[in-house]
Amino acid sequence: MRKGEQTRSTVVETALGLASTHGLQGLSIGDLASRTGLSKSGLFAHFGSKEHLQQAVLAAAAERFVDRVVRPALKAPRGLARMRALFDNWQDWLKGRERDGVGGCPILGAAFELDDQTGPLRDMLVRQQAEWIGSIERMVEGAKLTGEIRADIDTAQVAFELQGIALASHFSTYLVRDPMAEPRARAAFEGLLARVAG
Amino acid sequence: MRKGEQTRSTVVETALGLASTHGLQGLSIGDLASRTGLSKSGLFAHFGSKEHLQQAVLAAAAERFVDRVVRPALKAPRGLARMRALFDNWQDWLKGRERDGVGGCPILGAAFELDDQTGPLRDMLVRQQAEWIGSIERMVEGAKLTGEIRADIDTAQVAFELQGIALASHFSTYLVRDPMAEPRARAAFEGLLARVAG
DNA sequence: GAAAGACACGAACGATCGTCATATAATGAA
DNA sequence: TTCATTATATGACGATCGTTCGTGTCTTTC
Repeated sequence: MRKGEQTRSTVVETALGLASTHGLQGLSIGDLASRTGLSKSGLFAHFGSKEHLQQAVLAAAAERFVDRVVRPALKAPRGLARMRALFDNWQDWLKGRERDGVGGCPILGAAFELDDQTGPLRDMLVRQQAEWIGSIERMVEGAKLTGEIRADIDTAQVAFELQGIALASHFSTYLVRDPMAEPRARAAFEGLLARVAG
Repeated sequence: MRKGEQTRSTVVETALGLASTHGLQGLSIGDLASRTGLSKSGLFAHFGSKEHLQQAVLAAAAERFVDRVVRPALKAPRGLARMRALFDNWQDWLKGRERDGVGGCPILGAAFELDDQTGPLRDMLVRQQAEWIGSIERMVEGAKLTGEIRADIDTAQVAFELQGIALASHFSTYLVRDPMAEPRARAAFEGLLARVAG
């Protein structure tokens, strides 16, 4: 790996941790430079603009999410097992003490930060989310094929409710700091599975 | 109403619209001053600090939320009717074209903005949310008393799942811009009610 | 080891940030 | 109408923002 790519990825990683607590808008080139031991202009040169930096951070977050949540779940056998694996990974990701800093999921943060805005950053996030929801739906379809989910169930509706459970879990964990957040999320998830079971 | 209170509330209202799209952190005294036709310092004098301004905005948002969502629902008879009224009002609030600007719910925005932070602003939001969740739970308890919800149902679990439905609805409406967001939310809500019905 | 390219730095830019001290103008009560 | 109070404005402050430019110093390649 070239020297430049190395520092660039160090910067992005630092920024990712910072973004998880202060949001993408909260990123500051100067602050980021001092944290990484670079000069403002030296850091800046890697990205060319703040928006490109934010895009790099968002891309890195998505990549990491796929690496730790989606991809490992695909190793589980198709059907409910895979859905459970996905949910477990997702839950771990959301708690994610070992992910980056101490903040919540940077993608969900970005989602509520960018939802009313315009521009490439938002477009990028929407594309990511479309892909993510697609992944969920494919897994639901898979569970239909194995007969573990009834064929007449609305796949998109299941994905919608799953997303809701994750959001509530995050909300309850990080804002309310309810220690019951995870068991509640699990209960909701199992309830959903039971409801659609074939 | 004194002159000062009048302008102050004008400022807060403007800030509320701005915060719904750019977040509480995105508020800027200068921008806000020019939008309201005041000088920076003239506006500043009403609040004394940016944080106090943010607190005023958050308080106003909560007040409006209670006015439009919680209070009208209390007019409906106790039980499922009241819960349905609450959900309808909530859904209207979330769509909220007529609320302020075009942005999403400023409270949910603040929730994901402040969840990893520290300070009076976060504390205030947490208090608001505790009260809000309490309201939901009281309504669920009410429906238990009328026999419309089974007595053995976990009240907090119902509130958790309701919150998830609302979050998914907001997410789906504002980020993904899925026109099916509302029907999906309604379906999830009715599904939940059916599941806990006594 | 030398040439070419990649990488980082220092310094400065204009703009904007929140905040403050001071002063004037508008308001409301007597 | 007077007068104290309240409300807003002027102007400036130090800090920080993202960005640009020119220059130097490391890395990589030959």
